[in-house]
This record gives sequence, C-alpha cells and structure tokens, in this order.
Amino acid sequence: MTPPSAARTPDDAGGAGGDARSGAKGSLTPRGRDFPRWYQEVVARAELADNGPVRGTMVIRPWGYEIWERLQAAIDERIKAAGAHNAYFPLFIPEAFMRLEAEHVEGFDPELWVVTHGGGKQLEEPVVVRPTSETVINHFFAKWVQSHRDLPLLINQWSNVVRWELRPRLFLRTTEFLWQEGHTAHADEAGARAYALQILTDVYQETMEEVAAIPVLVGHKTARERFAGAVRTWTCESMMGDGKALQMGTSHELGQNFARAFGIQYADTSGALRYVWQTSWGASTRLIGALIMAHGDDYGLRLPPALAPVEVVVLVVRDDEDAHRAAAQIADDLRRSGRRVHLDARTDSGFGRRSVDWELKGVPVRVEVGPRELAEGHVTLVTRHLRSKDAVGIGALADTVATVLSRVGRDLHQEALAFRIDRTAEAAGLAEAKEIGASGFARVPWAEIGEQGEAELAGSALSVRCLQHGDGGLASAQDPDSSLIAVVGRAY
RNA sequence: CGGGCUGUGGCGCAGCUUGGUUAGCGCGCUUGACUGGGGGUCAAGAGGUCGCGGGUUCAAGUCCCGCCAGCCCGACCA
Repeated sequence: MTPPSAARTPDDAGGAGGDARSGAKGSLTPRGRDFPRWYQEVVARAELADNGPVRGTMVIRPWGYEIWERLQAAIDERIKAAGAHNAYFPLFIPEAFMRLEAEHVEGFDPELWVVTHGGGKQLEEPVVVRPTSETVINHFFAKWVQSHRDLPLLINQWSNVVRWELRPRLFLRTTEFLWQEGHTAHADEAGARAYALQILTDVYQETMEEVAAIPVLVGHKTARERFAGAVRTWTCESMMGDGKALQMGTSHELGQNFARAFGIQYADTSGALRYVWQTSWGASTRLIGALIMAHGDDYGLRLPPALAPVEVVVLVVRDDEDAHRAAAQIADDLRRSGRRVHLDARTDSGFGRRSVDWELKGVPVRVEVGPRELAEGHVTLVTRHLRSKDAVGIGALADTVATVLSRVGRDLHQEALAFRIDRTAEAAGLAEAKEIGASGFARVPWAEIGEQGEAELAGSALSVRCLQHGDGGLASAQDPDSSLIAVVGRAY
C-alpha cells in the first residue's frame, strides 16, 4: 500500500477539494475533535434519520424508527402500569384555545404554526397545529369530569407535535417530533403531586436507567425553566458524551391553572364544586438523540440490547459454502434461543465494509463465521461496546451470547455514570459554577445563585438543569428552594 | 431580527481574485473481473439549466446589480 504522493503541489491540492477535511476515507470524525459533526455523521451513517424537505422536519428511517418503537413500548408499558389509558386528540386546535391560559399562551406563542387557509379559502378562524395538547385535552376534560367519581382521570396520547424552531438538530430539536403526552386530573393537590412524581420515577427514570442504560439526575426546574403554565416541573437530566446536559423527560404539576382556565370542576362528596388538580408529562424522540450522545463512541452507535432492533448479527465472513451453511444454522439457533438476529450473508460487499456498517449501527453482538474458525470448531464473537473479540465454541454460543448481552446495558450505564461523576464538581458560588459548568455539571447551593445569578448564567450559555437535595434526592413539599442544590451546566 | 458566510452531478468541495476550447476532484452510484478475516483492487460507465433574474462583453461558473434559498454566531425551546 503506497500512500498518495506526499509532495502535493498547491495547484493539485485544490482539485482534491473537500476530501481532506473529512479525514480518513469513510471513518467518523472523532467525538473529541468535533462532537456536533460526529453526531450528524452517526445519524446519517447509521441510517437513523434524514432532514425533511421543510426546514426543521425529520424523516425517521427504519433503523431509527425501530429504536423508537422499542422505547415507545417500554414507556407505554409503564404508563399503563401507572393506570393511564391511551387516547387520541386532534392535530388542529382552535386558536382561541391556546389563549385561555395566560402563561401557556406566553410560553408557546412564538413557537406556533398557524394554518390560515383551507379548501382554497382563508379560514374564518385560524387553526393552530398542536405544539402540545394541553388545551384541547382540557377542553374535553371539562366535559368529562363532573363528579369526584370521574377522578382521577388519567389520559396519555402518542402523537406528533409541531413547534417553530430556530436551530433544528435531528432528534434533539426538530420542528415536528413524536412524543407521548400524558394529561391527568385529580381531586386534590396531593394526588396530583404524587402522580407527577410517580410518572417521573416509575416511568421516565426507570426507562432511562433500566432500558436506555442512561443514568439520570432527577429534580425540579427553576421558575425560569419550568413548563409554561406549570406550578412545578420535574425533570430527568442526563449528561451527554461532551459534558452537556439533555432533558430526557418532564413531569409537571399544573396546580389548578388549566382547571380554572378551562372550567374543569367536579362535585365532591358534599356536592360542592371544586376545581381539579392536574399533571402533564412528556418524553419524545429526543431520547434517540440522548442514546446516540450518551453511549456512542468513535466507531458509531452503541445500543443497549433492550433497544437494539437487532441484538445479534451473524456475519458470513467470506463467500464460502460451509460458512453460509454454518452461519444460517447459527442464526436459527440464536433465534430459537429468543434473540433478535439478523443474518448478513451478503457477498457483494466486503467483510470490512459490512463489519463497519453493523458497528456504526450499534448492534451489540456480532458473530463472525468464516472457514478459518469453522475449521477449528468455533466462531468469533465481537462485543460492540468493548470492541472485543472472542473465540466461542458453537455449542456454547447461545449461552455466551446471552451472558454478553446481559452485561451490555450494565456496562454502558456504568460507563456513562462514571463519566458524569468525573465531570461533576461542587461549586461554592456563581463564578465557580460557571467554570465547572462549561465542561460538565456544577453542583452549587441554589441560594448562591438565585434568579439573578440564573440570568447571568444564561449569558455564558449555562443554565440550572434542576434543583435537588444535596444527596441527589427529590425535594419534598416542605423544602424551600433555598435549601437545595442547583445543578448547573450547558444544555441541548 | 442584528453580525459573518455560502449557493457548482446524490453528498462534500475546487475552479471565481487575473472572463477564453470538452467545468474538474473525492466519496457514493452502475457494469464487469479479480477478490474477500476491518470501509479491497483494476477497468469501463452514468450523472451538472454552475440558486434565480437582469446587465457588461466578441465571450460569464468567473465581473456588476437585484432577488431567492441556506449555513454559522447572538435573544427562545422536549
């Protein structure tokens, strides 16, 4: 292999153009060199998503969508376990609905897409494309809730929502995205509060940690950061591979703000009319972005098996009759042992290309079957997250694969946690918080920051991600914010 | 909306300063052969109204004017 002539003249260097900039042929930009670029390349080359033709829109490709389906299933199962039921509300919302709750209006107004024409005519009343369904759903809650016997009312919806975005990024911030939004009504404040917390921990935190293998911090938002119209916003925050924070899911206590705005009242046991207490909560396709950025490495995506469309890919190393036969047999056996398996028997593209492809896509385990190892009665098992290779006897393969898969999630979680801990430090005050927050999380007493300090942080592209107890626990109703710790960092 | 920049095959770019023959390069794509244990090699191909409109000129991808689109940086967001 002779390298291209090093003595390139300035003249012909021009002709080579942009190639030099993208580094070695075909390899990803290292995360450490340019993280945003690495992210974009992973999204494109793992075939997760494409930009849509309208700015800010996103095409979710099959590989990305299957990951979403698995996330969806994990979340949906837990939502149902929490007693909520799925329903569906319309995409279009009367503009007037959006104006009913003052803070909500203010919060969402700049992000609204408004349809002014339909059927070739200007509409008498413009229609808003939902940025969230608070308003329509509460319109119906007002109708459905009459008696204390109707409570709690626990509804969830899987849908798309649309928000004007100035700086779109695939999965992380797109004009249209897919999500789940839960909306509930309760007879009293304690019931609503308990439910918001239940969703936070039993649905979101558990899914993030156990299924997505992403460690999260839980806490609540400052007034500045909380949902428009909420009394309190609870959040799951995680740290990405570049030290920035990503909000993974939020659960809001809405108090009676919407109940009053929409007239959601019930007759209590004494016959008196009372406003309900509400919650709402959501998690979106942004989680796929989190998965990429929390676990990905310089070779691409690393998927926890629970979310991987394919757990094991069986790769026929070369076009050899015995290898084909053995690989097919192995794939069958693995399927029978309950694994999601893909057999890659393509012979029209080289071994290197195919291994790299599966590595990019994050498939946790690869089994390489070629004449060389068959002659020795074993196969090669490659563990994606460690990039390690082991010779495994064919008879022991199913068990070994099960063992390897069972540790992937744990390893990824541990690695991400260790990274976060390494990038987290205590800060005594604002100045120190700024310094630490620039590359990770700073833990600083909220009393040292305050709303003024928070505004100042914004000037350095920093924000308070959440407030929590010093030990990382959630604040209780009695805790004044001034007794809490603020987690400060840069955020997506 | 304020500041900086870019529009050239599917993608990434060079060419423009100093107008001049068939507008190039890398990747990707097609076909074939040889290959095949980490993006393999060779050969032959396909693919471009140079963002749009006007102007200058014998001649415009290149110069001038206008428009449109997009990107990056600042104020909002799952």
